[in-house]
Amino acid sequence: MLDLRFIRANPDIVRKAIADKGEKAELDRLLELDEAARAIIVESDELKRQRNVESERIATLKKAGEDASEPIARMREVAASIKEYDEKLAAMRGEIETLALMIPNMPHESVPVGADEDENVPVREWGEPHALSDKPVPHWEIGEALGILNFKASAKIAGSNFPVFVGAGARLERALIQFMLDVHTNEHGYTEVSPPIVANRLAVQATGQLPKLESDMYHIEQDDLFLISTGEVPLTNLHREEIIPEGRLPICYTTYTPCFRREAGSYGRDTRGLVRVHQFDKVEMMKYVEPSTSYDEHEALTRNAETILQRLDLPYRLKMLCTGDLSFAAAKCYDIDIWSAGVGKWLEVSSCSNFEDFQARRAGIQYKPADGGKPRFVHTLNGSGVALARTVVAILENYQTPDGKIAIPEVLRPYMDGLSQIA
RNA sequence: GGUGGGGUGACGGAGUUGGUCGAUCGUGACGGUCUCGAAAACCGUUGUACCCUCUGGGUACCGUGGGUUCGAAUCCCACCCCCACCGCCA
Repeated sequence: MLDLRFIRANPDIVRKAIADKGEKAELDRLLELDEAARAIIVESDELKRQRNVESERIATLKKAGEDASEPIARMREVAASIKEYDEKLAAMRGEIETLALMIPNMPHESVPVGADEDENVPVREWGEPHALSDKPVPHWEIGEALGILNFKASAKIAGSNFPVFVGAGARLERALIQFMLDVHTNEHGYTEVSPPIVANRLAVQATGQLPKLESDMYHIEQDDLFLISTGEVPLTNLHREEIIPEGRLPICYTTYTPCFRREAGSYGRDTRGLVRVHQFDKVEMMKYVEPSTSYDEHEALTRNAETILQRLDLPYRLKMLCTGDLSFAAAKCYDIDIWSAGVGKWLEVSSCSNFEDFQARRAGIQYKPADGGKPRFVHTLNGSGVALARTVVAILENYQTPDGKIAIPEVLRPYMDGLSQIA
């Protein structure tokens, strides 16, 4: 959420940002309501002031044993007006809050203006597609042939597009998780967290998935809880409504969690195999930082994600998202895609974003400056480090051999009892 | 799920026969005295948000939301969370 005062003072800048991001928000209605609400505050504050003064007088009169029925009768009417104003104000504030939550974050000045993903800007590439096989077989074919992926069984358990990993496939999944967590904790300085994978409404609202993406989330009605769509949700809410001493910043967390996405409305698009699924594993990185450092930290976090892919020797490309492809809450974002030889497509496996203080304001995450100044909002950043299902796709398709086997990336072998290939 | 206890300012902890309570006190933090310096001691300062006709004035906030009242941290109702014990269970 943006600072309402900022919106009030810079409506045109905000309007442009909304347009650049391709979002819809009722900015004019918001500004109108904001002004009307402030007019009501003036009225009701004045009445409350009168009430306070008179109440004190009534107390004095009563103590002196004098008659106070006249001011009491008068204040009875004032109290009724106050109630009216307050009810009107509460309704307006509710609407203001709703509208303000629909205003997206401002893109950073370094972000190119563009309509959609076609206008994203390539930043760098790394690695070459492997040439282990001339004609790579799509991962769903080789995966089923080797008995490590079972796409039919999921229908019996939950429905389509919930992948089932079996045997060496499950082991590969577990090895990847452990490898990534080890690199981030041992080499990149992140603290590992194992959080709940459900979150309440307030928590999901803080990170920005709600209210906009409610239809994309699994919801447990009985307890009004949501299955998390990303580890970002628990990690960002770890310090909700807290004031952190500046000396503790930056705080860096990493976590492995399953991620759940309904993918409403995306049927028919990339739906084969593991490319677009309702549940996938992900190792997430997250930082709470002092604002002036956030763009440097953003670069570092992105490099942390790249390190994983380099160690796995998976070719990737990194691009900066243009305004139109930037998510609702982000100010700047790099996406990392890996090459799927079997599908013949680049697949997004990491999205590294700087949210500046957008999430922090929603979540009430502040820091106390070392110089003793007033608490300020931290900047939050996060990135996948990296998403598992699509990484498995890339491994199965990049590491397959001409005789239909899968070589295990070197760095994963220690996590798989030295296994060098899946046959 | 049941019973009991509790949620107050950065923290600890008062205050519940409604009326100078935004809230005693202690700790911490900040400034000062003292000191070569530090500690100790002593003195002082120290919540947040919002509004306005803004070197000032005002309003709100004692878990959350309602209610009673001229007036509520204090009374009533609902909900949430925490702690303890019981039940159930991995």
